[in-house]
Amino acid sequence: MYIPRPPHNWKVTKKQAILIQKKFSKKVSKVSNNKTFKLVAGVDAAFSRNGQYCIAGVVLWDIKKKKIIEHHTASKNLIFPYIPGLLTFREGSAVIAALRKLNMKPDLLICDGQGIAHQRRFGIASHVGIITGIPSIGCGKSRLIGEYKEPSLKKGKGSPLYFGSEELGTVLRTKDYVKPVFVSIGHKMDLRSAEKLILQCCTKYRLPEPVRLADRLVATAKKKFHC
DNA sequence: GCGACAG
DNA sequence: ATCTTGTCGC
Repeated sequence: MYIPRPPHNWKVTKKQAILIQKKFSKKVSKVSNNKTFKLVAGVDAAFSRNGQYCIAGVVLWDIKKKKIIEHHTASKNLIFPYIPGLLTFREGSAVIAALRKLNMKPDLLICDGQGIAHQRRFGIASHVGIITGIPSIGCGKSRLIGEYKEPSLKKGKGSPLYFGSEELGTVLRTKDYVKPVFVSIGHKMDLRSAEKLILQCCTKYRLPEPVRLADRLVATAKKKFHC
């Protein structure tokens, strides 16, 4: 699929990265336009053992048929350190490269990480959503910011993630008795729809199928990097 | 200054 | 994220 060149450089300093996030966070849309989300792309990343490369993977998933349509990986040199809140500048370029390899355009992107449940309301899901223009959801495995009460133990139960009085997302139980995930709006999305979509994609495991499969994909690709 | 801190 | 084996529990 065609993805325009990002409106900023990936090779930036820490201060520039923060300014970029502040600038583009203003463009995030918390409204869902598309009513039909048929093709869902799950995105994840891994790193080579020597820590030199970032390997991103994307799995295009038919939400109705529960089948993989396509899958691709892309690797990039790591040029940015891991700093909480600036994850995007570490994985972003590889993720976009992997998405460019898709033949079909996804209706939705689910990223491994936060959307607006972020210091500057611009986590990786929001960032990728803004660059691609595709609706996106952040589905993190742990908390970045915000407070919450533990959700009930049954699948489908959720508890709001708050930053003061601001609702940033939902701590959602996607499997009985299993640690919940952190769901937040990425872009062109509303929280209720995001929760429903994540639950729809969680068939048998904690993570949404497209994301879980992308995770496996990059784990395999990583082994082929002998460094 | 201290502690927290997506992947 | 990554380094790593077995093991307890729904």
